[in-house]
Amino acid sequence: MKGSPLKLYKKLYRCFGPQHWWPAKNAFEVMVGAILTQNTAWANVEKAIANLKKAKALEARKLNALSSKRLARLIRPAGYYNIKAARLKCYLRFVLDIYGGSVRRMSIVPEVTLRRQLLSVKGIGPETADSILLYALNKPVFVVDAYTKRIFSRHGYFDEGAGYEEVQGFFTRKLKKDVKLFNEYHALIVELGKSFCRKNKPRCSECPLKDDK
DNA sequence: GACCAGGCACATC
DNA sequence: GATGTGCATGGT
Repeated sequence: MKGSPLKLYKKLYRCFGPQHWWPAKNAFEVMVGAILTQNTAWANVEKAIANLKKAKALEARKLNALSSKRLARLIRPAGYYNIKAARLKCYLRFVLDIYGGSVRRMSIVPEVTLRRQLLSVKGIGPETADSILLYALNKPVFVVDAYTKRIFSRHGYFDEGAGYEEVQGFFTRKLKKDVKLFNEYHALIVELGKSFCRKNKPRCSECPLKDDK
């Protein structure tokens, strides 16, 4: 018998403790980080964010005022810098055009509406959209990433090829819609993944979820 | 030197 | 609808 998502959460929390996500100073920084961390180690994102801070450009209008070339140069350590510069530009245009760059105005929009809007921005997929909703805007949305799929499919909770919404549904169906819970849960999954579930280095013998439940 | 990381869009079948 | 590929740096 497999453990419920809540039991698994408690087990992870006991094992790793609070993760204090998202490691950023404010909501806008979370949004930028969410785009920069796409398929990229967080340590590299930190360097890119430090560059933006140093350039005093970590604010919607200032960031948007940078040329694509200069922006790409600043975020270079995060990898995929040309693509990510373009994605940031698209996102900034969205935030400035629709919300005048106001995080507060964004946060009062119903999450379903906002999610649809975010997904319509080029470069914002489901994980990035949900990360922004949860970690920047405090909406109770469960974030699914590669680790989530890998870990829980390896443990037999769903098929390895399961789609994003399917995996998300597995967690949201059985958990209380709670921002703090979703925040901590996803962060714990990432921590577990980094420690025990790398792509080609299965260390499942030591994995805390080994005996399920 | 190979492999991997807190994805996504686009082409092709 | 599923599957493959390009995008790129920096740590292990």
